[in-house]
Amino acid sequence: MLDMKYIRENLDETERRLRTRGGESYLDGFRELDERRRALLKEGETLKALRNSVSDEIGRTKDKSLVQDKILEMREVSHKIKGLDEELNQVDEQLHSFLLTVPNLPHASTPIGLYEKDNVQVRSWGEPQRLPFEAKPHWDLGEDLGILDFERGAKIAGARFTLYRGAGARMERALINLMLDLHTDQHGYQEVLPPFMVNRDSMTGTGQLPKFEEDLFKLVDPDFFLIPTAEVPVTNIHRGEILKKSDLPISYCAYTPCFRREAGSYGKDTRGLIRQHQFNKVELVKFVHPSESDAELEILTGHAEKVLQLLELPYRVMSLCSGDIGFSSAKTYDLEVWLPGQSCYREISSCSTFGDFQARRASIRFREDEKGKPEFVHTLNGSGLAVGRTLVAILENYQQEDGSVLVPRVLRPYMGGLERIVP
RNA sequence: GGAGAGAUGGCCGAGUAGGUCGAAGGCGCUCGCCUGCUAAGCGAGUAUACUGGGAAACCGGUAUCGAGGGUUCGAAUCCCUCUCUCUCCGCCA
Repeated sequence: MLDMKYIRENLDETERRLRTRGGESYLDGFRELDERRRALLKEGETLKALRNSVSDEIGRTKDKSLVQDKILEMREVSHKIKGLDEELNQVDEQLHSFLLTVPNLPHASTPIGLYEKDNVQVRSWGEPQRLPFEAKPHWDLGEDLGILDFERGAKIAGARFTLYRGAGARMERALINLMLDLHTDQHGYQEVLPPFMVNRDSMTGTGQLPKFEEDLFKLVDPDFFLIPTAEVPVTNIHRGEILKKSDLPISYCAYTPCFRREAGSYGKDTRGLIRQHQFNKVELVKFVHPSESDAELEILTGHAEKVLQLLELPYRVMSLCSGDIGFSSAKTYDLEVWLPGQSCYREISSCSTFGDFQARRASIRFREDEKGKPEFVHTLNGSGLAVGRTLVAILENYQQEDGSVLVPRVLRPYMGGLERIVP
């Protein structure tokens, strides 16, 4: 959520910056609602002040017959206050839900542009492999090796679900452990294991709601949602809290499955593991001092990159343009891994800084000094990494001409020493 | 699922025949005094949001005692609904 006062004082500039995301208009109607609200507030509060002082006087008067006329008068005033409050509540509600649908302001360093082609490559690592034989896509490799069973996944649940078997299931688990060990032991994150379902407040805090409900799996009876990313439960760990400055930065990593409806992507990436309703991810989340968030984004992105480097998977880092960053994001780096089976780069991690956008929605604050006003922290997160897509990248990059797949060195201790997956 | 108890400020904890309660007291914390050091002691201060005024320091108003609604001139206190926590019973990985 953007700061209401900031919008009020910088309406045109805010609108201009938001439009770099590509929409038509973002702040139409704000001025009217805001002014209406303040007028109602002023009128109601003046009456309440009157009522308070007169009620006080009535309270101090022993002989109530002396103040009968005042009681009657205040009865009128209270009636009027009630009407004003009702109207104010309506306007408040409108203004609040309006603000909840306004996306974050792009960071000053986010490239301006509307389309994927406007994303900027920041750097790359490793050489995209050119295999000396015809490379297979991972869905063929997975089926031929008997480690990915797409048909059975579809039978058990439906499209976009996969059954992992044997070395495939083992490798998924190995990757999770490798990533968690790296981030906790080497990068200073605390591991957390959060609930995989959350309530509406948590989804609103990180920005999935109210706008993107159709992207979520929702439970019918208790009003719960399956998490689309660990970002949601982990960022909400500190919702409504005032943190100690000395606690910052707070760094969490979490393994969770992620559940996404993928509504609107019918027919896209229907084969293989790329786009699933359920996938595993190790997520990195940070709560930082506002002055540190820019630097922390670089650090966090580096932590995600480290996983790819250890696995010796070639990748590139893209700075997403203003039209391509997410609703809550101010700046996003995507890590794209090279997939020789499909001869393309695919997103495997997305690292974002949200500035104070999520912190304001979720009310996560700290004090600069003991007596200072609470200020909003900055939040960041990034995949470190998407596990299913990492497995895809390994299968395609480590495939051999005979159809077997070598296990990356760093992963072997996590797989009981297995060096090669064979049919 | 059944029965009962509870939810007050950073923490603990008073406060129910409705008014002088944004809320006693204690702890913690901040500043000052005192003080060979430490400890103790003394004094002052110590919630948040919105809003009006002001360049600012700051001053004023309103709201908030789990959340929402009701009664009343007036609600932490009375009534209703909900959420959460705890205890006992049942069920259960």
